[in-house]
Amino acid sequence: MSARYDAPAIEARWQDAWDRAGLFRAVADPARPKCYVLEMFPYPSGRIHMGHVRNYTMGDVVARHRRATGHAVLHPMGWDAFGLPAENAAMASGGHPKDWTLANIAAMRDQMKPLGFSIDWSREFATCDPAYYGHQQRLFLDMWEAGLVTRKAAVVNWDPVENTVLANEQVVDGRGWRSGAEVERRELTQWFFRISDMAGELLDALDGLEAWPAKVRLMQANWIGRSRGLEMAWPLVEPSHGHETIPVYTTRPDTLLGASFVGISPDHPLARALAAADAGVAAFCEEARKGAATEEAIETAPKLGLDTGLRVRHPLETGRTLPVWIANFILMDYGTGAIFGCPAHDARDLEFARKYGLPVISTFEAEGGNPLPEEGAPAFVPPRTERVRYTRSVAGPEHQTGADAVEAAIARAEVEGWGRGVTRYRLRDWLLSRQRYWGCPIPAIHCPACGTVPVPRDQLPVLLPDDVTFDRPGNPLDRHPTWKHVACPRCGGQAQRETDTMDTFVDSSWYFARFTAPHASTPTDPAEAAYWMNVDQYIGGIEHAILHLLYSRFFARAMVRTGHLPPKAAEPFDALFTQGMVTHEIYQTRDAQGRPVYHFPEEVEDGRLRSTGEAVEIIPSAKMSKSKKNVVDPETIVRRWGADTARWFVLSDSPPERDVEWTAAGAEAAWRHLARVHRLAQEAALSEAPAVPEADAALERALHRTIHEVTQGIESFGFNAAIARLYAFTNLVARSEAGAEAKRRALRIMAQLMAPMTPHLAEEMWSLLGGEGLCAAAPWPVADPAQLIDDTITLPVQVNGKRRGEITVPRDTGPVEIERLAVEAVARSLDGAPPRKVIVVPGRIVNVVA
RNA sequence: GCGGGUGUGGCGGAACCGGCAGACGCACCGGAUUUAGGUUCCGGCGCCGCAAGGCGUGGGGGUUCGAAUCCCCCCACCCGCACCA
Repeated sequence: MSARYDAPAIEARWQDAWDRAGLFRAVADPARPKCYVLEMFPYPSGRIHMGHVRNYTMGDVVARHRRATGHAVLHPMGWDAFGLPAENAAMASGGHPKDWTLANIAAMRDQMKPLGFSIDWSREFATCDPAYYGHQQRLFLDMWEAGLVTRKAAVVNWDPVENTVLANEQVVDGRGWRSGAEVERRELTQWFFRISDMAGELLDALDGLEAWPAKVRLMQANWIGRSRGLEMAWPLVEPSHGHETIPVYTTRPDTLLGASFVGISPDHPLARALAAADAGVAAFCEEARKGAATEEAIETAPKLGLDTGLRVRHPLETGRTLPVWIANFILMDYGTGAIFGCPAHDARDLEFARKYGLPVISTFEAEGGNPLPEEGAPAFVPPRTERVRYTRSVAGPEHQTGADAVEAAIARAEVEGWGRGVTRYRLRDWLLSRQRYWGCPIPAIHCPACGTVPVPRDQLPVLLPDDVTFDRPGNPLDRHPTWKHVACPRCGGQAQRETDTMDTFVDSSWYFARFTAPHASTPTDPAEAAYWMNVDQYIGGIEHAILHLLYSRFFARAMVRTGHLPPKAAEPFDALFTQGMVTHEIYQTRDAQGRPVYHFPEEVEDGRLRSTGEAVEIIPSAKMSKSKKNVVDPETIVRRWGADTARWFVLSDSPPERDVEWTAAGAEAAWRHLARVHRLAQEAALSEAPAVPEADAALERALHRTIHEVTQGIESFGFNAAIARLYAFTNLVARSEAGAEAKRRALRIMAQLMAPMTPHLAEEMWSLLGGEGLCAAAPWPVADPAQLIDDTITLPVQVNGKRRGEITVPRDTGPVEIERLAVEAVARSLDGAPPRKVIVVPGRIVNVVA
């Protein structure tokens, strides 16, 4: 008598067995290849969601497969535990961020463990552990010493209600995301990591990251934004407020003879000097700055300009002078904050020139000619790789590409001494100060006598004080009665601690390194880091394509320079995979005012509300969101169907990089399949059916093909395809006439193939079918190449590319014989005429050309 | 605006290097068994057509013996960046 598939019982039993065997503890073993599998660690919001389940299941598939192929595997888990939500919760309900965070971590760990991930929990840590952030402070000091940290004035987003700076992403339409207050742009002295010093290096190294998605590499490249151009000074006819020239940066020095004005940013030092001296200029600059506040509106914002009355002399056409304008579309923090305007070859300059009646002068045209901007056509801006004809050339031949002309112009400028070629980057330094409590304190002390000095290393960690209140806005560290008052470590005089804490992106920029030696008394342990680094497979969401991954790349380089990581870890993630989201239908009805009312999936049956029978509107494939109520809770799913069903389903329906839609029917189908496999295993375990040579051999051949295909699927992140092969093989086993021994063997090996996805069921089958020890510890099955080749093959036969028949022949049949059989097989479609040509693709197909 | 991606049955998707389009799953339809089951098992299922056959991978063109796959043009949707000189 066979027992039904009782997933909860099976899963608890095997999780316990793995624990006792200590199977997932990562142990460095120089005799074996290592594999470091990492999924982006979670923020402890309080509950795990299906996105976590999918992310960690993918990592677990890789980790379990690599373990089975003989690797020493490191597969850790931790918590990205600092951040604003904890403070918000404290403000809303009066608790302490630490208590809130630790309770959330405990709750999430409890939800995660029943999923059966092969994680080395002995390495778990949270970034809010003093042990972790203390080492982070140490890294900060080392980086400071190495010149990778700086303090400088910067324009930041200041929320006047909350009394803190906000990150750019926390500013929505120019307002604080929570307070709703209009954000001010304030210039404050802040801490920065000097990531822009590494811009070129970080860009060039992208080429080596072959196992990263091209999309992510491209996004990073665009973000870093390298440009090649010319820096040159435009001499003022009359010096003004101490300025004798206006330095300008341009990527199009080849259009210099088309210049018709020089523009400066409202924040340019010269503009500020002029504004200080003239109320009209000051008013204009004020107005121009305001327009730039909301980023989306920039597109439609009109170009505004003010003629300063100043004039500059053209460096090549010295008889010509150009007006100097202050213009709202010129950014102070790119280039020199000043441009020369060439309206014929720049859409923005043209719009500006037409509005203020400035000249438009073409310097090149298409080789076949083109409508001229000076006659009302749009600005002519062809790709730089396109050859054009220069009518007013700075340097080089008449016909050349824009790129060549730029280089020629730079070369001329350098020879003649009126400019120099420069490479610039869009990437700016990483502002790491936050006027927040729940973050890693910046280990610095401000002394009136000695300036800003580091906290001595033997005084680390600088601990967050526990006795803080959140009843008022602003930074509790700043208003704490005693915490910030300390003696200067240099002169012993009265001094103040830095009360800013670090951006939480710092915490997540080196956790992967800490996992290699989570209990070490230094940030990393050289031997452990040398063994485990790099991360062989990193898995996470595309939303981190730029910030987290770029910061981590910077940090790894910084840690190499400061001796905390070996040189090979400069690029810490060898392979990156970005997985898609888990989506779900949204069910909505309308209230009396026509506003949408959302309903949880469990409130809906057959398109109607269970409670009232009202029909619901269904919106397909939306990202799971609590506010839309289109969520399913992993804990509920696991309790109802089991972890294996949840794991199987999130991998089965879509390729891992794409979104997968969670449906109740799909989950049920997954469960049904696993129950069927379980039933087959039980039947095979008890069966005494005698061997059937032909059927046994056929099953064995299919088994080897399945081993081959599933292995390939797993190794290439084709988890959905691997699962499809396992479905097909299950159907085949169920129908097979093979004897009991052959079926037991087939199902035992199938259990191993399923184990990365459904480890508990695999373990249960393994033990039912006489497997030795634990399935999770068994070596991965290897397909016998001889079994992958059939003795006879079936070739489709086409006539003019359309399938018209097939022939089955011994594998070694010669082409002449195949041709004869093929023509015979499709004779009916040839109407008796002899074929004009026959193409035989060995082992694949035959095409008869009629 | 610039850059990138995607488009295959009613649905999710498969198809290696240009070689049988639609694997596998869902939904649906039929049959068997059980008929109190989260049943189970067998079969069918791209479209048109009684059939023979024809048509079919967003649309149009091309290369090829042969195209979902390569090339050109177009359409739709999604993502990233966005006054970066």
